[in-house]
Amino acid sequence: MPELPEVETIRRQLDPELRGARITGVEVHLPRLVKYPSPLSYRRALRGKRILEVGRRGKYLLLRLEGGRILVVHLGMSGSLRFASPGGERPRHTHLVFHLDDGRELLYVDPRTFGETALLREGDLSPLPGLDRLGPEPLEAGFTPGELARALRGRCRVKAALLDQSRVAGIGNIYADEALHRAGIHPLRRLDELEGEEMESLHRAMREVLSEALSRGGSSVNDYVDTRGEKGSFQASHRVYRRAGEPCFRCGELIRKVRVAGRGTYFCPRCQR
DNA sequence: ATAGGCCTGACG
DNA sequence: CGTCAGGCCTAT
Repeated sequence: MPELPEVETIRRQLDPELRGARITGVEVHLPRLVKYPSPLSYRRALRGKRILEVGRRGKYLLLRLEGGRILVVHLGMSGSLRFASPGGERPRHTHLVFHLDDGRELLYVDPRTFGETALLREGDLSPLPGLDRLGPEPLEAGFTPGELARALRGRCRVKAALLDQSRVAGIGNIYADEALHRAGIHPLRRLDELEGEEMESLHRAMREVLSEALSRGGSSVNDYVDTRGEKGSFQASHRVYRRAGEPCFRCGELIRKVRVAGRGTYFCPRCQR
């Protein structure tokens, strides 16, 4: 389940490999993954374009192309990008193939097909509302505790708010739970009852957990692998995620699991209030 | 604000 | 077999 640290790991691997490469053709084997424009226009417009750089916003990979277009790739739950050689064996669930002018192929592989791709014009992200309405980047310097407080206004539960990409970009189920545990905040707390001190604590916790995860190549819980097919190692440092019934590393209380906003939510009932 | 749907693989 | 996993969109 690629979240910000996993997607950023992939971006860092892709950028030096793709910078300057030209797309010579695209195979679309699962057309419904192409959200905009039509799969045919998508293929036609991509052919011959040079990739200038690989960026990221939230969980979206943004391949900036010559001519002012952006090739957007979202990996969903189980998507991965892999380089391959022509004629080689392709993994099961290879839905998109980008042919590059140096002979390599970039494969989009996604068993659960929750991912998506689109070709947008710079300055008009509206065909992908999720990208268009993304909240601030939590690891950027401008993301201060005040920014977080602005993003977390309202009265919904803090866990649900952290998962809302229009509030803060890039946080998914793993890092929401891990950040709340580090901040000592119960996932069911309502935003309007968070103290300023708690907001600062959450801000620090979010940035710490995201940057530590990034430095460890992300978390591989089920199927996440980077572009080299390698797993991250941050799952070994998870303090609550998928640890229901196991003792809290901080206080020894057993980690509990509840359902918040439809998602499995792990927390320590003693450390998190 | 919440529930359902998309989808496959893993698991009991 | 049924259930769970969950990012994100849509409908209620």
